[in-house]
Amino acid sequence: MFKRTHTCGELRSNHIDKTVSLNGWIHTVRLHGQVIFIDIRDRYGKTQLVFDSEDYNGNFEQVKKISIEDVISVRGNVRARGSVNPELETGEIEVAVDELLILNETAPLPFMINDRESATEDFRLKYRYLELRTKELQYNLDLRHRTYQVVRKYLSENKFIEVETPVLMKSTPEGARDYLVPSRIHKGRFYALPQSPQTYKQLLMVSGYDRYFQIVKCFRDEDLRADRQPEFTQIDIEMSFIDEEDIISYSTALTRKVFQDVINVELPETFPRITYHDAMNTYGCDRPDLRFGIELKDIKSYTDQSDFNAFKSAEMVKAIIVPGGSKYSRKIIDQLTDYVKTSGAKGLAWMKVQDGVLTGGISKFFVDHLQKTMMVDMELKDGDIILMVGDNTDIVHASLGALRINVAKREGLIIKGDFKPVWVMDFPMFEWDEKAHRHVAMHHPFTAPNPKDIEKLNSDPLHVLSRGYDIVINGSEIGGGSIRIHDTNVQQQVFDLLGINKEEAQAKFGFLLEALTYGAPPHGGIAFGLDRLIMLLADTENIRDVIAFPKTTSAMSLMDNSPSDVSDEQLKELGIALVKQK
RNA sequence: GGAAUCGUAGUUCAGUUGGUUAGAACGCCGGCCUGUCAAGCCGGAGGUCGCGAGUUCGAGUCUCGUCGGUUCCGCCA
Repeated sequence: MFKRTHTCGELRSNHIDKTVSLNGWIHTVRLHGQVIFIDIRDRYGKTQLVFDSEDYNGNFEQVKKISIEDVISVRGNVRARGSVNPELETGEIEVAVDELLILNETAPLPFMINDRESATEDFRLKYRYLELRTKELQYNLDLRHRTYQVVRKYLSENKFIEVETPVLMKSTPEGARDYLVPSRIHKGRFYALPQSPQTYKQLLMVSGYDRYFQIVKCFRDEDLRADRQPEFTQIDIEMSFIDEEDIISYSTALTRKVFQDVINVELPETFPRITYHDAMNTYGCDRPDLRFGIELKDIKSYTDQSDFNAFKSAEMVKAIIVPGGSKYSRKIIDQLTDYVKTSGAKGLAWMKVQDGVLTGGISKFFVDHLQKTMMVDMELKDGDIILMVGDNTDIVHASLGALRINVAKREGLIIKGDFKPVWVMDFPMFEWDEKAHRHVAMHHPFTAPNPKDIEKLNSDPLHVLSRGYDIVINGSEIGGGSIRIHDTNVQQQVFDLLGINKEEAQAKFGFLLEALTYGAPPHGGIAFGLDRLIMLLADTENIRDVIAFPKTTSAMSLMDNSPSDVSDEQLKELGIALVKQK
């Protein structure tokens, strides 16, 4: 091997007449009989090599045999090109090769490296190390790398200290399913992989590390989505002697810094805030996409006056108005109807606005003066379509919340490169779980209740607001956190409400409860979903595009075929017996 | 746990109401070619139609099951 003097993206016209060595992969071969052009590639770029049979002293027949993705090492002279290639950063020059070494000849490739679309995803995942040679993934991983650096630099400069917490920890009730790790030394007992380092970071506050952060892997054994992997990365932050405003101001500044330094986008100095209540009512969703309008409107007062009886018994009736939607054909409306049905809606009612009147769909159930009132109140315009769902609150919000995003995409209302951050505040502390028949924490059991609501903890727990906050950008929840409970008694009260009795609380969280008795400072924090943040920076809808070795929707790694069977000896050593599945 | 959708040369896809020898492009192999840059031109090889049953004289095509990919609902404190 000739040790490289330059990378494949480095050479410019000021290098002309220099003798250089390059190492890399064959990107393309253009064979013209007596002259051969080869683009050599590494992660820095591409450079054209030329082999001329009249000048090349080596074995020209060997050069002819070179094929795409072979690894080579060359030495030669930089010279100006006859015709410049403006597509290439190194397009002003080429390297006339004197010596060639083929370092590794590639086997026939399962798919084409220069085109990510040339193979289906399962194939690319099986050969992920090849897909990682593509420009897009190399760019995305570079974004990710630069984000780590910006985060570490910003937080370090602000006196945050990076502390590693255990990956083998105690399994906790509540929240996501844990990934369990059997203990060999203590047969029959298990560690869990952290869903987040939540308890550890709170203990670090008790220990006096008043500004902590960590870029840390977290694990949740739940079903996957386009933006969810079983193992993912958080930027975990916790601070002492602070309130919500401190966390929000540092987090806003950190987010702005990342967007500025990584993709050169300037976000507003402060991010707008919305309450959970308003977000649900206006957008049907606790992570609203504010890049477009199409707000949910409560229309129950109108439908109750109409002759359309299907909505009379509905708990809630809401509508979205799509400008220009009156062009929708029966077929498109059917598609939208099927779409809202996936969120539990029984159907999708509609009316079009044409020539100043409501027409089609269920419009015949609305008498003239009612139509006029609606036109004025809702500021309806010719060309609009009203899409309506009546059902219980959850279904109305879920279905119309999803539909507004669907139609916004359909209508091209989402502008590329537009970022609309928002803080969502004032979450309820608890939700009622119908199946389990008990209260569950909306955020997590360590979230502090709003002091104003503290007396309602016993009388009216579902109306207690928490001191939690989420940061949302473009409909993606990229972070969330809270001010924590730092008082043992309040913590015990919350556990009671969650149906975790004293014994269980002691067994599961005794260490934390006890720690809170030894001088626990007021504290709070936030965790950013790093992968989702990178998705925004990389402008991709899929989390697999920002993770080097991701898993499939069924949590498999197609590359190494995990999870896989283990030997009987391994199981025996752990004291584990498998139950035969039928 | 549920729903939708996809699975055909190495790869991406086409394949008619079920009917003769399953096609194309790219890649691969061989040949020609001294200025290309997705090089070009000529030729060739390459298929258990995911897997398993069933219906039928006959299945890539229809039915059922199963495995795998993707997306969504449930789930994700």
